[in-house]
Amino acid sequence: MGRVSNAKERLMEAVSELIWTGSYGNTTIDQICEKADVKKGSFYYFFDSKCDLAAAAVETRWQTRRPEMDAIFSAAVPPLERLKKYYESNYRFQSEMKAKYGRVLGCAHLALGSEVCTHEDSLRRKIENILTEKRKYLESAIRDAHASGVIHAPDAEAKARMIQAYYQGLLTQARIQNDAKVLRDAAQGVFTILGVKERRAPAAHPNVSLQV
Amino acid sequence: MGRVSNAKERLMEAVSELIWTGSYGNTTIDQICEKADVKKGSFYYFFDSKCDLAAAAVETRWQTRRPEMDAIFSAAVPPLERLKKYYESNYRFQSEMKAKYGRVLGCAHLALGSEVCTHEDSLRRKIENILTEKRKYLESAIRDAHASGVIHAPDAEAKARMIQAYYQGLLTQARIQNDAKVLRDAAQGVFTILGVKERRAPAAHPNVSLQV
DNA sequence: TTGATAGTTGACTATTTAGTCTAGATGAGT
DNA sequence: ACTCATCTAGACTAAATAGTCAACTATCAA
Repeated sequence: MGRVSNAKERLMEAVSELIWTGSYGNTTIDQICEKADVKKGSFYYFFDSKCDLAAAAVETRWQTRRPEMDAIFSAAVPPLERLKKYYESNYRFQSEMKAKYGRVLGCAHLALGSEVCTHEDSLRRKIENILTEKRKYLESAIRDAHASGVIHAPDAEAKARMIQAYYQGLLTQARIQNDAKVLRDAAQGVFTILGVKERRAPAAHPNVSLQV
Repeated sequence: MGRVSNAKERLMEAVSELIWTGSYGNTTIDQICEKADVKKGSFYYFFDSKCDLAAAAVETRWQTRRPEMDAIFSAAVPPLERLKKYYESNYRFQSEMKAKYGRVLGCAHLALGSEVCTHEDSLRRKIENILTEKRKYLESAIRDAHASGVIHAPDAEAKARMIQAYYQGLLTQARIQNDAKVLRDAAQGVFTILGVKERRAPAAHPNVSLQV
């Protein structure tokens, strides 16, 4: 009952884009409201503060992305294939963002987390949790790969931490350098870290030609 | 001739600490002035803006740190030993920062670069250059290690990029998680990436016992 | 000693920003 | 058609913030 609205969703959309294409500290509530076409009064009707909104937006975004992650990391797909698809799709995505915004944006969670972790502990915790959840996908793929004998990785968690750190580093570099090519060979780097042995020439995929 | 002052240096010191322990966007000129005990008028006597000051501070800090890097990466030291010392000293340093500020601060360049790269291109460029210079130390050590046969790394630059990305990822994670232990086994991870073969038990170093 | 140079001071303005408040609009259920 | 919960509008305040300015002070070098 009562009036209906999607202003809340518009605000979350707006703040996500503003933080990602800019930064948390550089984003003002007025900007968010303008971008979302929502008046100040409505903002404070839904949220207590910028931090509160950002936390909600981050959470919502992550829940939205989850099915995509579940698909990529489906247990029906051979484990190393999952990883390959994951890094390839990310590379495509970052290239698209560059085309759309003129900037390679990297990982929103990581950039935001690094910026706000020293003040805004609620946001920090939320992001830490999401990064942990993300790592579980990697960990599970590594465990399966180990079980099937294509890699030797008795400590899947440690390996997952390694490749997550590596890829996060790449994403940050890509953002700073504004260059998606940094991410092009991520899968190969990850495979090196995992000590993937068999190096048969991969079949040519038609979608690889998209690379910028 | 004329009046002498170290206000410029105090301002650079202050902004470095404020950005590192907080963030660029969260740091105001008033705060910087107060911390440096410098009045607004003097601030604008020396610098045009916060961005201008930050760029100067970043540059100065890096030049100050250079001798330390040169010592750690001295050609007189066996190449893998250089890397080990580097990551160990960083681990110690981050642990000290945690003790001092209550926070693991990670890499100042990286955090700042990631935050400002979309809007403050002069700062972005400066940081990109410094990160490239840092990588050269790694690259040179890797090249030497390859030449001496302790690793196989014909493409030293690519390997340097890999281990830099990996370590940058760790630093960001350590910052977000506020936990220096993330960095404890960095050298081992780097050696895994480099494919270091010989794994003889290392001699116990007295300074290793410092670990938190 | 003096004058030119380098640096300092703090009050001042103009904006931007976060956050509040109240009156009103809208629509789902009855 | 009524009602009430939900949402909106936008003017308002108070504070924070960036940036300016002109008068002042200290120091060096001649």
